Amino acid sequence: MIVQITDDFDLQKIADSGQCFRVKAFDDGTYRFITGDQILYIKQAESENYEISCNEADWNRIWYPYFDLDRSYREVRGRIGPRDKYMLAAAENGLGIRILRQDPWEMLITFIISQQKTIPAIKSAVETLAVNYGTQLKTDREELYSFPSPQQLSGITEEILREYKLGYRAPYVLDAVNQAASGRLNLYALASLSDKKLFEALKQVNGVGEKVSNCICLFAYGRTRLAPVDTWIKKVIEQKYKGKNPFPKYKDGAGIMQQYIFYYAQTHKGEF
DNA sequence: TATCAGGGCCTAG
DNA sequence: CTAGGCCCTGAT
Repeated sequence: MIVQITDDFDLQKIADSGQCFRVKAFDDGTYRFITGDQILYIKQAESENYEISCNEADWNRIWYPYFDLDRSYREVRGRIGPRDKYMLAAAENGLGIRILRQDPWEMLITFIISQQKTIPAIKSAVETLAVNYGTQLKTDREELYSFPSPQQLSGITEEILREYKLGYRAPYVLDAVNQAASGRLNLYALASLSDKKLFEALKQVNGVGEKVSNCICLFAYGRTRLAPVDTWIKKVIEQKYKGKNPFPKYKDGAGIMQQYIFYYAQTHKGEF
């Protein structure tokens, strides 16, 4: 079926914005997203119209919130002051990016793995977990695997994780699996917490520090007041903002601005 | 082939 | 609060 999306929306930029690691782009312009055992194929038809593979009920229930379509990114971009040339350029460059509301468990494990890795390395590690421990799913286009649940991962060992090139992150992942599988950690119950309490709760997991916790808050729980500071953002703050973090003043647009800047830095490496 | 840095975190001091 | 260590990969 066809859906109309009138706000900022660019599939290529969403896929390459560094927040999702299992999106697949096909040669015909179709993008495949997966969350839990739900799969969406989506392709821009013309201007604001998109061809989607799911029915209207699933679009409204799963994918509309997944793409954060209730929020006007146009309005958020409008908050950038005329003096902030760098932010204006980044937002223009990243126009169409959205903050995805992804699965908390997948984001927890993914961002624990992400530390000191490049994006391609993160993708391959996550894919390895899915292929070996996830559920096989079949569509008319491909066979793929869901991201494994805590139960599906519960038999995994540190040795196996190290074979998957997780290195020193292996015990971190193991700790998260054990906490989640045993029920001591219930990520879905944390959704009702305030930003600050959620941020602190996630940090209780071994291997989750400030940056990773912020990423999970933003990319799984939609906490757009939080803006993770990684090595790229840190450089930009130092070189473009005299060491003063520019994001908090955007309130619930902070995480979106952070993502524009991250994508801008990624696509303009070396020419800050 | 060698070197460096990558969507950091933990521990020791 | 800072310094050092950590596993390995991708980029140059």
